[in-house]
Amino acid sequence: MKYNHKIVEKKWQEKWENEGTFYAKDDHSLPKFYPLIEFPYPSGQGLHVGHPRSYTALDVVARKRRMEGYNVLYPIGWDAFGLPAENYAIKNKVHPKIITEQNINNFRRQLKSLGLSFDWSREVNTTDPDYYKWSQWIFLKLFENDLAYKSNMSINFCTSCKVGLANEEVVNGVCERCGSQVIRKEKEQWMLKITEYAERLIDDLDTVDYIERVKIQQKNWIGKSYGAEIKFSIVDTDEKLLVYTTRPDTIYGATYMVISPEHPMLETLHDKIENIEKIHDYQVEAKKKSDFERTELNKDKTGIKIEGLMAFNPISKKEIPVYVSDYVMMTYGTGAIMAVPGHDQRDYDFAKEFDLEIVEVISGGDISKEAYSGDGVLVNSELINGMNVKEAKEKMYHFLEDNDLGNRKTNYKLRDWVFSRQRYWGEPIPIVHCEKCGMVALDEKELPLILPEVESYEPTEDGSSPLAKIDEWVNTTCPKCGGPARRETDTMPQWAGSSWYFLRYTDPHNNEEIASKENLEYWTPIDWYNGGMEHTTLHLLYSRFWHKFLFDIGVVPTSEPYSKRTSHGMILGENGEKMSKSRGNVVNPDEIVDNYGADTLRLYEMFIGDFEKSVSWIENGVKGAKRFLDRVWNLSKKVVNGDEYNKDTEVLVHQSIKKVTHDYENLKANTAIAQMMTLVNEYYKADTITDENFKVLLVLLNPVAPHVTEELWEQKGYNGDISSQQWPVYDEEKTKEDIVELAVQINGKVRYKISVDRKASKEEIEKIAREHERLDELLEGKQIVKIVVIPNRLVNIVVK
RNA sequence: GCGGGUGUGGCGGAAUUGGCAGACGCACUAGACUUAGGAUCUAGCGCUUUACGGCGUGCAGGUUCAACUCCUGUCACCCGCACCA
Repeated sequence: MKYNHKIVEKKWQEKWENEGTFYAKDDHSLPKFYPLIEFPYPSGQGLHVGHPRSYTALDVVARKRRMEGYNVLYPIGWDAFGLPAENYAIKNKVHPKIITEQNINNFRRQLKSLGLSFDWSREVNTTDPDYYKWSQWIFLKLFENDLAYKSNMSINFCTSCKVGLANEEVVNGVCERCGSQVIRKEKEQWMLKITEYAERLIDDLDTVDYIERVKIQQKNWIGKSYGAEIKFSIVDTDEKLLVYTTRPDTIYGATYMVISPEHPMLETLHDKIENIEKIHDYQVEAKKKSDFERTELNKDKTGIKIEGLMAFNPISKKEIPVYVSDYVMMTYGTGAIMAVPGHDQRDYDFAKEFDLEIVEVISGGDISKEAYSGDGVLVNSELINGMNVKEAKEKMYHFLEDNDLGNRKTNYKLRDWVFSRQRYWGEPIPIVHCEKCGMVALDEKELPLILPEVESYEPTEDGSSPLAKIDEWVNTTCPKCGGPARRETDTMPQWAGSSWYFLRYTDPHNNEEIASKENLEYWTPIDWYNGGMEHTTLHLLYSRFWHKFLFDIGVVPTSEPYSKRTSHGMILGENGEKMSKSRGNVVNPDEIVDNYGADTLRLYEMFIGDFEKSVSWIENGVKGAKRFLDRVWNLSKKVVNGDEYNKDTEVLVHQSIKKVTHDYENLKANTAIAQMMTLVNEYYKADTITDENFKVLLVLLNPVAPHVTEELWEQKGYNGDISSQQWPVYDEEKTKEDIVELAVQINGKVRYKISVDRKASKEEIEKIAREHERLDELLEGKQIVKIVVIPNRLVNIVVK
């Protein structure tokens, strides 16, 4: 009988669904395992073949762990707020809720067709009021703890759509949707103080098992640096200009200063500045530039000298000029720098452009050609001459502190999280603005604050969210004083719902709290979280921040959400390019499931290559996967009764159990599958194989190809379901052959092979190697210098 | 520029962490079975040489009895960040 994947897969999927086979158990006395994949955004395009790659990889581990006796929670949900649904709504005048629901239904159908062992009873949906009630609740807690605040921010603003844009929506300096010019615009935005957690977000990376590149990327993103803040006075004023530098040792080389165009000093010393008109012009120009121009196009330094102001270098005691330039950013450090052209390339470029003095204070480079930032001996620096960079830094820190000229300072590149969007399809921010009381939080009992119906999803003229148009919703009363107040009309970004969803899975239907203490205690932290590298600096960092906050206020029992983090590579089209409609290289998982079956798709994606690397889709490879499953199917005809392994395959069976067991846990399903293929090839060579041989193959293969193995298990009349079997154990002794073949090398080149007992001593091995008939001929009268014997590996005869 | 990564047959990729390079699969070749096969089974398959052999993991050196693996230099490609003082 031929294997019919359509019938078999449907049969087992229905059985699993009806029986809740893979639901997590409430028995908290069992050892738990909580693997997690990043819940998908249910896009209109449906599932991408990339989704099943990581979902299957953890499904394999989840299924294996269940067979090892773990209580496994492998959940799934929908990250369903977001722009595509909103854009669709604007265009087609359909409520985003409706399109989102359709998309979710499609995704659910697709995922179920893959036979993933998700616990479907715990599905969460970020757009469900019962869910976002708790997103709003967390926001209130952040607000209560002074971690949420409103502030003026410069954002990307499309002059035509009149809407704030995320950086990703700005392509080559123009609006992604309409192609109009994008400018910077000041807007009040909600911010979350993630910077307050910068230190802990770095330090606690030492306590978790993340792949190294994730840790490094997070550390770089947070960007901790050690330096000093130093006060420079402005001559003939009371004003002090505070700068941040990581190189206080080079202060004698600071021959000018630069402040950013947004620096407040331009306002406070307005009257003293002789060329204030020209400086205003420059500020306007700088503001017009989008980020794109500021970085990609304009590497050349521009700027303008502030006439009428001179700064005083407190160490060299020299008066130095002050410039305005957009290469200094207001958002980092103090928005002002001491420029050391001899030892900083950016300052060097600027100095060349404006013909400023370049002084060498560290020897070792050639500052007539370029800035020198390496180590060396200090020169032209009275207090610290002759020291190296490290000594000079230490000395300067002390000197600055002792003379009240500055102090040590640690800085971070990380900036606070811009948390508001002027959009409809997001969680409403539960705050009201009262003229008397200011910003007032809604009472917890008022949650969820439901997203109201609107007539049109377009933003308003001034770039506010569509919610601003609904007067009867906006106008409300102040929870504090009862007077008239207006609701906040901004909504939360998509990152909100995804920052804590893994907590909800532990207790998804709880109406009293995020999740019960007991469930959180048992299930968290996540044992294994797999996701894309592109989420390393946003989602992963944001959710760690929220988790730490929830830990601080006693809501969750651990300070880190995820014990382990891995990352998968992308699946590219056959031509090696990213799959996209426009390139016409998209593979639809539905078609693969239909033509070849879910097991084939799963097997193929697990076999395709190194899990962490990108790989191209190859249709022929899919056929190869199918062929292997057919071979397993046909193998059942050779099975004879017997509850022991065939003698001639016993070693290979034990080796296979060992390799598959380890490889599954290390995301190396590709080599595990290769091993099972070898095993199947051997089974084919044997005249017959026993039930025991066949059973072990089925169980090992089950996590990757659950349907076909269940079916074969049943057809053979083996006890129970395969998914409730015990994971096989191997005997280390039995993974080794009694007689091993060793290569004999002469000067590192393999010349012949010998067979020896596995436990043979070095002396015995050497004796056998020397007795070989070809040795004399190969030596050609040369002398043996020494013989290296590595038992179970090889023999190397060194001759001269 | 900074950070991370990758270079192995025609292709995807293995290699127990210094010990027989190319497991396993794809493609290809030959044979078997078939009315038929884009099904199945069996065998072969790095390059080179008639052969013995020689060469071979981006390139050039080095360490070692032994290097895809370690060290130095160098080239190419990919990803992330990007004037962070």
